[in-house]
Order: sequence, then structure tokens, then C-alpha cells
Amino acid sequence: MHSGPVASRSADPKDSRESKNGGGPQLDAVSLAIIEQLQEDGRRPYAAIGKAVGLSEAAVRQRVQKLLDQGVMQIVAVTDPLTVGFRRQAMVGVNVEGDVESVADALTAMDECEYVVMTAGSFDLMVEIVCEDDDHLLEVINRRIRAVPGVRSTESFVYLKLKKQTYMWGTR
Amino acid sequence: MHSGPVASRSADPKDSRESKNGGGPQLDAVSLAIIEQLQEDGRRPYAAIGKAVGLSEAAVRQRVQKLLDQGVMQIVAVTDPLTVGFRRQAMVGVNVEGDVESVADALTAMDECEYVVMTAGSFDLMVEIVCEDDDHLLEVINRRIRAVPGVRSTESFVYLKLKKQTYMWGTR
DNA sequence: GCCCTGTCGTGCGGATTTCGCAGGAGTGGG
DNA sequence: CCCACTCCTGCGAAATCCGCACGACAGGGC
Repeated sequence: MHSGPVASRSADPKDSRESKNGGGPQLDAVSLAIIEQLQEDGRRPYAAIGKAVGLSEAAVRQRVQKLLDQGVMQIVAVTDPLTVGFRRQAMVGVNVEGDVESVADALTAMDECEYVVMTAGSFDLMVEIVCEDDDHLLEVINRRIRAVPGVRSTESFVYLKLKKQTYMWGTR
Repeated sequence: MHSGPVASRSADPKDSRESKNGGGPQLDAVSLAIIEQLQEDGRRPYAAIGKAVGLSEAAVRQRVQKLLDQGVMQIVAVTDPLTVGFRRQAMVGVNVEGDVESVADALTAMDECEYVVMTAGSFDLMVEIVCEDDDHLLEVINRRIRAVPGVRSTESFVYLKLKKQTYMWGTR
């Protein structure tokens, strides 16, 4: 009475690239199910998760720990920044001349950049900025981001109201 | 030997608007500190949090529960969608004629829209889309979003690579 | 074939944490 | 002054977390 099709484990021991981004280590169905459980409630007990996915409590615990260590997933509290005292946010589209990735790395290093993604389209990069007030936002966009070598131009979209924010990937 | 400046509690009993968005219920310093703890590790024990913020275990537990109930914060697992099998993502800028908020509500109702925000700038709305493949993405953008009444035009930015994704608001 | 190695799951205590409840302190209104 | 309300504390019972040892299974080298 174990589980059914458990642990096909396509993982290749030699091929353990934990690059945190890019292709990814290819999760099996059980790990996916565990992640779904934790997306519904990040504090759900391991035993309850085990019951839901057909694994023992200890096995779930080890898998979760590994997913955490590998950086595949993180369990965190998320909030509406406006509620927590960050009054100005913006999405910034960036156009780059030269190496896009090096610019992306420079932006990634900034604390105020909460989200950095390389895109196809009329922007090369999209960056989400979280600031305390207008002065702070102005400084980040006009002084810091535009000062990065390779940045040709930027366009800003100041947030007026956050309507939706979910983390239910895979739960559909 | 309690704590020092605890519980100034600016909360006004009459003024308990828990609108989930917008102004917000004005968190005090202690709740902020609790959130910071849980942003570092969503599974941190209440007792450890209590020690860090100068409160008893039970008090922390009650505060966390309230923050959860009010929708100020949620504790969840977050992942890189690419790792979890969602191979196509895009940010979509939307221009609206008429009531922006009703369009935003319509987009919010779509499962594939993971993030919806009203903005100032050359777009009225920015929407993040998470899809399984190109067909799926195409359908969501060209059929569903553009079919919403009031949508004048859209511009898409397909994700090539996610460079940064953090949840450390308030931890700075 | 055989052994060695590494990965993964299970079972089992003991320490820790969570949870529910009752009580006390502080505040504001009638 | 009393009442209603909110928030914090303390405590005991139940549930959970955590480390550890063992067995099962697959792959590589000899």
C-alpha cells in the first residue's frame, strides 16, 4: 500500500545543476504536489502534506528541505507593500544597448529592485521597484538605474493600485 | 523587563477598514517586525519570533492569525514558474477606454493572470500572465484579454529569463 | 556476478511547538 | 463607576518537528 507511480525520479545524479534559474532540476509529480500544498498554506504540517501526497512525514520533510536548499522554492510571508509602508512602486521598462544580461545583473544588485526579468518586445528588461516615497523613487529611477552602463532609456509605470497578487502556480 | 516601546497601537477601533487594499489598517512596529521575521522564514516558530520582537509566543500567534485573517499577509511557497512547468510568461500592458477598475476586475478573475496592477503612464494596467505553453499564452492574450469590454489595446512582453524575485519588503 | 556507493523512503522516540482557554491590564463610552 | 472591548500572558495537553538508524533500490567498476 505504498503509493502508485511514485519516484520515477528522472533526476540524474551527475546532472545536478542547481542554477536557481533557467532549465531547472526537473521536479517529479510528488514534489510538485508538495509545492501545491505549501502554496495553499506555507505552514501546513508535514504529516498533513504526507497524507495528501502519499508519503511519510519524514519523507516530506526531507523533500521540502531539499527544495529549499536547491532554491527551487522558498516559504515566505508576502504582503501588499502599500500596507507595510512602501508608498511608491513602479514597473520600469528598460532599453539596453550592448549586453542585456550585465545590465540585468546590475539592477538585480539593487535592494529596491524587487523583480527583474529579461523580456522580448519593446523593452529589453522589466523591473519592479519598491520605494518608501516619491523622492526615493525618483532617485532610484533617474539616478541609479539610468546610471547603469548600457541603459539606453527607461519608461516608468507608477503603481496606483494593486488589484491581484497570487502564488498559485501549479494549483490549477 | 517587558519590552520597551511596545504597542503604541495607533489602531482606532472605529476605523477598522480592512479593505485588503488601498490605505490599509496601519500596522504598528511590532506587527511589522513579525512580518519581517516571517519574510526571512515563513515557518519560523512563534516562540522564536516572540523572542525576536519582545512578545510572548501566544501573542505572536494571535497577531499572525489576525494578519492572515485580515489579508494583510499570506504565508506561501513561491517558486520560479519555469521550474514548475510553466514555460511561458508575459507582462502585458493594457490600455482602457472607460472604467479602468472594471477591466481590472475582469482580468483579476482570470486564473492565468497572476498579478494585476493599475498604473500611471502609457499603460492603464499591467498584468502578469503565467501559461503552460505558447498556445495557451496566445489564447489568453489575443482571445480572452482583448475580449474584455473596455480594452482598447494591449502590448506584450514575453519573459525570456527571470533574474530576480524577492519578498523582502520591510526587511531593509 | 558481486560489492560499493549514493539516493530515497520508513519508523521511532524525545524535544519542541502549536493550540485552546482562562485571567489580568489598559482604554474609551455611557 | 461599570461595561465592553482589545490585547497580552501563562499554562497544560496534543500535535508537530527533528535527528537517527535501517532497509530497498539503482548504477558503476572490477
